[in-house]
Amino acid sequence: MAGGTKRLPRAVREQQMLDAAVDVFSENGFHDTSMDAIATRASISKPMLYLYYGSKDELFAACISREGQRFVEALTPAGDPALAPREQLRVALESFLGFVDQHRNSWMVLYRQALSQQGFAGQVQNSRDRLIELTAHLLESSTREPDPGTDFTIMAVALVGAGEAVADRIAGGEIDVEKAADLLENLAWRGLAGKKRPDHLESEHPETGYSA
Amino acid sequence: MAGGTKRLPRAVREQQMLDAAVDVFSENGFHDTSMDAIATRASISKPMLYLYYGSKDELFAACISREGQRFVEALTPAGDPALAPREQLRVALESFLGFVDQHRNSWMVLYRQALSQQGFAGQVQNSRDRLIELTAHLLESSTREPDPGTDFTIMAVALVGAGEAVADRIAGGEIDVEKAADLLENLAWRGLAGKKRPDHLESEHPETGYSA
Amino acid sequence: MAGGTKRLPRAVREQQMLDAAVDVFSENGFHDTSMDAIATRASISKPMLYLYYGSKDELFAACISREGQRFVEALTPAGDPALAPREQLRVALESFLGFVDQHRNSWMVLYRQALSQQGFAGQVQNSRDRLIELTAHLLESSTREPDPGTDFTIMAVALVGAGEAVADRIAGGEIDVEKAADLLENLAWRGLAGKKRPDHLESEHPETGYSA
Amino acid sequence: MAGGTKRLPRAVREQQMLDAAVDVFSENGFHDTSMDAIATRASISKPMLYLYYGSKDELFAACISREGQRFVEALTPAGDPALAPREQLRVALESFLGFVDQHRNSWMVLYRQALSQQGFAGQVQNSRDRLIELTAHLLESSTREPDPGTDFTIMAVALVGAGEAVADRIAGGEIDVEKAADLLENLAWRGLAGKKRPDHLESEHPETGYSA
DNA sequence: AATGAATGAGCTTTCATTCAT
DNA sequence: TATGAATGAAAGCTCATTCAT
Repeated sequence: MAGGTKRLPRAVREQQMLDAAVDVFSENGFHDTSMDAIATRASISKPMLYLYYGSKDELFAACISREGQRFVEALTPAGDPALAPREQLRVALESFLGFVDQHRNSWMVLYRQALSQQGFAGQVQNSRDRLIELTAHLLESSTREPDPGTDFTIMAVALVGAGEAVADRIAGGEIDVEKAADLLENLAWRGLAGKKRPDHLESEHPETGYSA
Repeated sequence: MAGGTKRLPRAVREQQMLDAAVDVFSENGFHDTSMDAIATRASISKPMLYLYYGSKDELFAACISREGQRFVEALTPAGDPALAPREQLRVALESFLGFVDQHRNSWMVLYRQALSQQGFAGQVQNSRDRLIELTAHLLESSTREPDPGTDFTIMAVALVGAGEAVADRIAGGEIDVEKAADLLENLAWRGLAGKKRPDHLESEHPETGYSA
Repeated sequence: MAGGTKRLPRAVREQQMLDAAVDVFSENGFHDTSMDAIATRASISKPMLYLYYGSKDELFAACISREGQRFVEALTPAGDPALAPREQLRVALESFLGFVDQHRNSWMVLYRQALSQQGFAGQVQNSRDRLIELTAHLLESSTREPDPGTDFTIMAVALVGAGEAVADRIAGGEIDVEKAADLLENLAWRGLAGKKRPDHLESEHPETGYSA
Repeated sequence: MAGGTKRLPRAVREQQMLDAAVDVFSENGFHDTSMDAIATRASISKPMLYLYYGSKDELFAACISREGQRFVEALTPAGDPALAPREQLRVALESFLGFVDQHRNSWMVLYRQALSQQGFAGQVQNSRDRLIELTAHLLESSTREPDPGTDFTIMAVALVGAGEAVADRIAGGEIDVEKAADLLENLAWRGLAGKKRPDHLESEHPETGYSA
């Protein structure tokens, strides 16, 4: 009777189910996860899943939604306007990487499952887009005299891509958060803020774009 | 009946099937692609697929293999040792991004499908790892007096991650190759080659690590 | 819809399925029996078969197991040690032949299907071997002064073979149980217990064994 | 090029194919044998099989037919009217068991495959029936003063059944022909020729028939 | 509120069989 | 004569989903 036939309040049951679902989805992937497996993991019966969530797709969407929200919440501290841009960047990086480090299942479900799943990618792309926007804003506000045509969004796309790649290594336990944050901070702070095609100049004085 | 019922030599049919398979896999994903759909797309019968490739898994593996090979071939020009590191980098970036631009299906199958498919990720990860190693080597060889503790591999991970993120935008038709190559070149050339935590120093002379 | 869509307790459904399976297997043979055919015969859907028995092989094994058990149970009375060997033999024969007479499907599935099916023959051969051993023992215990080199096992093999051949005729409705039991009793009681090569003697009086 | 593309006379090809077919059928059973396997074994192409035999069923029938004929031929010496009944029996037994011993594949295909194959059993049953008739005739002709109601056919059925069971052991290499022939000769000569229900007598002296 | 029982629909895979050369 | 190329048809199996209690 692990879990038994207790009557639980709806909110509790919902979380219990989502917890199980996120676990199994992150372990086996969306398609290789059966509703049976989730029900078993949650110690409830299959019809309960359908009663609460309607379908496998909706259940997965609920997972994405909850984990995405947690993800965004984890990044909130970075938005503190009292901090200098560079501090904000550092906080954002540590928040992001720390979240991945401590919620590997969330990360797997959100990024490695949802993004590759026809029909769910868009939903995740929203969270991702907000992260990219945030990053673009940070880059812009910390750049003095930006080159007129600078496209901070695409820079943010690249930076976030780098961040995700590094996050995968963190989720895999291959590197630690501090080291990763250092690397990305450097990358953001120096590599992205420069002019876009300043070959003739920067090859000689590449630092002019960002140094004091 | 586009294609008809002609008898084709084995080699031709093989390519015809792979073409169809790559198309459909890239459109619908591995799991949501049925062998029927591939057979229909290739204008052949399902048993032919099994006769030539044995199973869905093996067919998918064959797709990965062919596209992966093409991918590697596209990057070959970058290995020219006659070029200066920076030139090699530029060529590599343009080759890579150009390939993605002109073979969006290959990119989708290789990266967005294979990497997320349990059992195939490893196969692709190998190619990816080689790309990372190559990048790390490039970074190292273009850095004078590198900081002793510098981990070029993780830098390469980040850079490749950035490249993949940008490549996705190219595959999505959102940006063009030139712009993306500029961005990544800058990123690689300046952002990654410095010391890892040189705040106090490099913010003043960030160029010492790489400029003449 | 003979049977309808009622909800039945597990144990009942199990028997219902096995009944249908034994019927269809005995009619068409293992390979020419489809799971669809069994499901239809049992008035249920195919997934139920898989839910309860896992696979076609396991379903067939379950048939063998149940019918084999019934078969063994039918022979139990013969083991009564209070009976003289000859009585035991008579009871065994009548039990055996009576069972075949009244459970022709069981007989067909067990002997004509299972024994010829690679992978299941062994399972049945075990029961058969036990029957042979039992017969050998019976023969030995009812023989006074057995010839030293007498191989009772091979005798039992022959006798059981004769019994099976006769049983086939009973299952085919060609002869009746009494007649068959008489024949086999005679065969066992007189034909098998003698010396193996008594040429010189019996070739002259071959009739002494049976004539008045 | 084992076999190559030689033009062979029809008769030779036919035997070549049948040899291969009998081999593979006896190894894997009818259903688990594919036309591909037979073609490969015969070193020819599949369409040749169809050209010569029309269908898998017809090919199998041809196997049964050829092997059955050989089987019957092997028994021919036993019909020599110059021999005494007992000699005829001995010859028949040795012919039969010797054939099985030296043509195990034939035996397997004819008895263990064909008999259990819906649609072919009848065809084999013919050969078998002739064997049974022959046996019945031998029994009858060697019995003096047969009991009026004696059914020699069912006796022959039992005896042939015993012979087949013993033959299986020979095919399995468990016993040798001589020993088996001795046993069956004894069985036929003494066990089957008597009255069918001689209870009152033999229950008192059951051993008189065989003890010294 | 909760679940054991049940199924429609679809997928991968395998042949026996035939065509076109 | 001989075969590489091709397929129609069907089988085993799974799963998301629902009904009846």
